[in-house]
Order: sequence, then structure tokens, then C-alpha cells
Amino acid sequence: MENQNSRGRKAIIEQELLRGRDMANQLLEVLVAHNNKSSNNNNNHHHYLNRSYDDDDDKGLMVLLPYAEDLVHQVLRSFTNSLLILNTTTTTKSDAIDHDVFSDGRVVFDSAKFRDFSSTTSSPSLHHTNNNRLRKSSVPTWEKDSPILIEDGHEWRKYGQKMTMNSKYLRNYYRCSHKNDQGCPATKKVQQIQDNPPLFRTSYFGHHNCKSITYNEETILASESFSESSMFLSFNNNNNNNNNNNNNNSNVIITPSKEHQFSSSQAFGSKNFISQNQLLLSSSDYYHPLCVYEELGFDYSRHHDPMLSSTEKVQFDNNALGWDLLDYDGLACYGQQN
DNA sequence: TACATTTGACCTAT
DNA sequence: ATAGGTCAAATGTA
Repeated sequence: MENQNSRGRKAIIEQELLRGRDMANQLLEVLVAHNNKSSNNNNNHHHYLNRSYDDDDDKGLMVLLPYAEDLVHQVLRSFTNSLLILNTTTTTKSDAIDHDVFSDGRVVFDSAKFRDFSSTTSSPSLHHTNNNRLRKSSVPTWEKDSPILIEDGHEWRKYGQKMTMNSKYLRNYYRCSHKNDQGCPATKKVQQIQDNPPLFRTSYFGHHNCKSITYNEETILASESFSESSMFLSFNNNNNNNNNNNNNNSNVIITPSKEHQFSSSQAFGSKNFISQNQLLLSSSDYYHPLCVYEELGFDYSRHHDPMLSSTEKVQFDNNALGWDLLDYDGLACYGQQN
């Protein structure tokens, strides 16, 4: 039991730190993306509140600052939680071992899930009904809010959507694509929770026990020690993606899955993207490729009619922002105006 | 044709 | 009783 607690604690801390690293890399990406954008567009100065601004700088910052601030908070929370767990004395009971970190910062310890947490063969958040149907518990393994849908490196298959009582947005249900071939129990649900600025909440249930994550032609074997927050890279053979017409020097290309394409169209209308400049490779495995939106005048701040089917087109107004963060279902895309 | 998504029905926790 | 999670047949897409 001692050993199990130790492993569980290590796993929790690891997950927390990985999450923190994930957030730090997202923050870095946001800052680098903005920096690149600023350096590429320094001709559109205007005046606002008696100050001279660059259009893209100004509007881009207005969008990104709250996101960047949130990321900083999440990094800090990651450290705080890790320290909290480290400083939690292991008792004979397994209380305070497992925990959930919610988007509002609450840390909820849940001893009931501890055993499963270190297990690779079952999910702590799934159980069978008498009808042998799988049904997840109402408490997510973890969840996060983001103004864009963050790619989590796993392949997902959508299996349902619902309108819920307290939201005007559709809730989408996904299960791991490896549910059938590897029995992976992980699921997630994604729902937009606010508009202006848009905010999406992704709740993860259970843990992946699948081994492969595919980007492009490559299959990367995932270490079991990585949690949902882990990302894995695919290094292609320098063949640019068929959508990629940029002269970037990237060596990392990501092809969105059907789910990604769908989610993009669902959240923002059926549009085509081209990827650009894919990557920030640090010592970490984390990334979010940058994309350039093919069409002009896309307004990120608009949202689709929640009642529209995902395949229906959504009309967007001419954009209010100089450049836009778009969703490529988790691949952070930056809409660019020519 | 194979595989992914859509969507209404079904099931169950509350 | 009902809100929400899942199933599975129908449909879409490459």
C-alpha cells in the first residue's frame, strides 16, 4: 500500500508538472506567435486613446492577454498543486492521494480513485451498468478551459452530442479512437461555456491505456507515464503537408483528424485552413502549430448557432480583430488577414 | 468500400 | 420524471 501510494503520488505530481509544462509551452507559443505577428506587420499604425498602436499588435494583444494571464495562473497552480501533494503526509489511509484539479482552482482529493489511478487496465471514471453499458462518473479526471480547443495529442472519435439545460452550446462527446482495438477507456466531452471571449471546457474522463498516437504517417509510441496532457511529436520526411503551401522550415507537421476537421467546422464553420510555421520545439514534447486561415475577414469572436448541425456553414462577419485565434480543434490557428 | 459523423432512441443517475 | 451519457443505424465522405 505504501508503495502504491508512492506510485500514485508520483503519478499525480508528474501529471501536475506535465500540465504545468503544457501550459508554459502554450504561453510561450502565444508570446512567440504574437511576437512574430508583430514583427511581420508594423505598417498599420493607428491611434487609440491618444496612443499609437499597431493594429495587429493591439487587437492581438487584447485577445491574447487574458489567455496568457490564464496560462500563467495555470502554471502557478501546477506548481502549487505539486507542492501541496509533496507536502501531504501519507497516512495509513489513502486519503488525499488522488485529486482533481478543477478549472476554478479547486483541488479535490479523492481517495476512491486512487487505486485505479495507477492502474493501466481500468479507468477510474468508467463503470459498467447492469446492461453492460459503459457509463462515466460525473466527476471528470481533469478538465481545463481554453479560448481555443487544445490539441491533446490523442485521437478521438465523436460518439454523441447534446444540448444541455444550462448552456446554449452543444456538448460533444468523444471516446478514444483506440477503444475498440486496444480497449482504451478514455473519453472526453467538450463544450463551449462562454462567448466573448469564447471559452471551451474540455473534461477528460479516465486515462488512456492505448499505446499509439498517430500524426501523419508516423506512429509514436506513447509512454505510459504520460497522462492526457502529454503530447507527442511526429517528424515527417520534410514533405510538406498537402495543405501546407508555406515556405516554412518546419520539421513537424500535423494533419488534423476527421474529428479535428469536424470540430473546426462545428465551432467556426466549415472553412479550410493551411498550416504555417508549425512549431515550437523546445526540450518538451509539447507544441501547437500555428496556422494561417485561408479566408479573409474571419471573426473569431463570432460563434455559430448552437442549433446548427456541424456540417452547416456559418456566416462570419468581417473581422473585428486584426488577427484571430482560430480553432483547428486544438491546433492553435491564427487567422491572418492579408 | 471503409471509416467517421450524425442523430434519435435508449438507458440510468439523480 | 428528467437531464445527460451512450448506443447504433443511418448518413456522409474520401
